[in-house]
Amino acid sequence: MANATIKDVARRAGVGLGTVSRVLNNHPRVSADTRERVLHAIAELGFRPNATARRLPRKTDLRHIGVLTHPFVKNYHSIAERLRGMQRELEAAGKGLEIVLFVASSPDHYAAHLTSITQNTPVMGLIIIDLDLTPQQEQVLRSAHIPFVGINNFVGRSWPCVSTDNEEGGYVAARFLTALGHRRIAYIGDNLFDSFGFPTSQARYTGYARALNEVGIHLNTRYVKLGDHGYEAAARLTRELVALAQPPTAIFAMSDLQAAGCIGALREMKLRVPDDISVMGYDDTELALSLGLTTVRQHLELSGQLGMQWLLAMIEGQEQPSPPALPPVEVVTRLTTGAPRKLGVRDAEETE
Amino acid sequence: MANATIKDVARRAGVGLGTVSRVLNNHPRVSADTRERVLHAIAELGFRPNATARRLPRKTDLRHIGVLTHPFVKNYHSIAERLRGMQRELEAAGKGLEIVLFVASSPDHYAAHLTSITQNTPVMGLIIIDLDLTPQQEQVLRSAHIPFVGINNFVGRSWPCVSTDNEEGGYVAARFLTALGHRRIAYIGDNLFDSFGFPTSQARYTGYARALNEVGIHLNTRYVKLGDHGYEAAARLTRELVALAQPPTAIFAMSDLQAAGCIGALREMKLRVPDDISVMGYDDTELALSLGLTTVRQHLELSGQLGMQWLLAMIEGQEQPSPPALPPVEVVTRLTTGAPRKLGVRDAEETE
DNA sequence: TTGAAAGCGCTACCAT
DNA sequence: ATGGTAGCGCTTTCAA
Repeated sequence: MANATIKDVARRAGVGLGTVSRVLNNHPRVSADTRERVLHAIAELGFRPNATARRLPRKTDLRHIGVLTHPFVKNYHSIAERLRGMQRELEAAGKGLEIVLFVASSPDHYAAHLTSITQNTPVMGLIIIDLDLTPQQEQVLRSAHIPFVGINNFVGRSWPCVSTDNEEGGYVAARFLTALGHRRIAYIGDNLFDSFGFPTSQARYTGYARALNEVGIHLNTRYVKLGDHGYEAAARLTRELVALAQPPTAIFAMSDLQAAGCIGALREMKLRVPDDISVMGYDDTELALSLGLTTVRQHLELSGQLGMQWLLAMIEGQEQPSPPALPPVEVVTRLTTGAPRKLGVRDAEETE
Repeated sequence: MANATIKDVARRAGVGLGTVSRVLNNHPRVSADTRERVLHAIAELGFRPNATARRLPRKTDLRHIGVLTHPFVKNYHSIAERLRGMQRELEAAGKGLEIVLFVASSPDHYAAHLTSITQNTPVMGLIIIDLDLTPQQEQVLRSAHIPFVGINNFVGRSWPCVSTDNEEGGYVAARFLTALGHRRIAYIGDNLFDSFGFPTSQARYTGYARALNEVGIHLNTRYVKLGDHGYEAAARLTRELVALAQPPTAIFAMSDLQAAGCIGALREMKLRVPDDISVMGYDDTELALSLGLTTVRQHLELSGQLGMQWLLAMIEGQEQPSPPALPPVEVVTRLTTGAPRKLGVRDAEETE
């Protein structure tokens, strides 16, 4: 059944429209008696005021910031940290804005979200995490005059993005390991077959490959293992790596969670970290802290803060404020990395 | 400056209101020429259609589910997991609903949120995580006819809540440790001075105390350490515990994150887990999996799913469907717990 | 193809 | 204190 309107309530209570409205808004000038009658009618009809209709004459816009992202199945850590940063910034701004979370389960759903947001959803601005925009999609947002910024992995786009340099991160990690003397360095990353085609793992891999190339290490594809983003998959890939005729002396995992999977698997196999094999992660999460994991720090929360800051500035009217600078990625050295066990391995490999 | 309206656009383009609307909605029966003129006017005026006004005649309600919670400063794990469960359920429902996140930074802010949500924000339903409702607040929600459910720690309330039995969890954890032979069992929890006064830590502590009492262990307050909910604070408290003349042989932390802090601190002090000291957490997050942490599983994600399921059923019209049952909490045994090192410690303690 | 006009459900101002 | 009424900005008929 359709919801009752104040008209129905008014009729039922035998009063005028305005009176009902006054009761609804706790207006003082209503007699206790009338108020009682109206309240009664409201209860009887199960009347619930239409929030949209209230908003129109009041001219109070909905104060929402949209955050559009993918389903954070396993790697919700990065999303959560970024959301936290945004939330913090939003609160610091003190404008009473709220975050509306849109989660796109597929590229089609993502596209649907974009049009629905521009057409029907009153957001004051939009932050897009991890997902790219086609030129058409960008055009749609622009022509709708919705300020928007992207976060993560949108290097070189024509629209505002807080980009985290994943390639640099992969490079830095691999160079860190080669500097320790490692030559057989494995990479564990996300498989590239997910429908969204996130470029993060790919970018980190590219950096890793560049680093190896730079120091004259031949890229051994048997050392490159891709799987689901999660503990279990990484553990399985690690077992595969260890089972190789010539196992790697170091593993660079594209996330702390995956690095944790490596460490778990190695522990099960009674291999010591870093004595037998070094492990590096990525993100510098609490997980890295508690595992003593050497990792790449990428300022997740800050990326959310900066993105929100930027967006708010755009909403304020600055056409395109200067992009905020995210600190460079850096290796955080802890306990899971060390020199390869057998010195001379390098020569052994080279003569094979 | 106020935003232009279609009226302005119509005047500027020299057309009628209806035509502008048709262009806005990609109605086919508009001549290319007219469309062009209108589009031009729109661009010139920087016109952006008012989403609220569009929604009114279309009678399309905003399809939002509100999620109201506190700032997830450190313990965002549980919030993220629950959100993930809700999101999953929402998507399974396939009704195109979205989550709006409201974060209350203080009890006052919380109250403000509640009134603002009931008065101005078109949410179809509300999920409240971790926060309680006063009878008045409950009344406000009820009289606004907004379906709502609570998640976590609302045992014995008169409104729908997916409650997780924290006291039982604390009890089960402590009993698990006493069964292993531990007598000196420390508790690390949240301090109770936060403004919201979350009862979670308190409830787990109560269960812990009951368990100790039940097996005849005197509750030693020096073994009860409260601090901020986070890695660092837990690490510090652990150092204090180890520095005691008679340190505990086991630590029960009220969260996996805090347990991670314990483990980190113990590693720094070159103490082995569980050989020198056992550690238990709570939540069974990925963190626990990665650390091989013995913990109490409380089905975080599921709680979000069930809460959303329940809410959706209420929105569908069922007045108050039967509350979904959350599986009981259970200990997940992993690698960080074992028997206390020196057998006979029990007697030693008892004779002191 | 287009313009005019009648709502959408509510608020707020005008009288009374 | 209360009823009537003119909008809020847009969509969607209905004629033309």
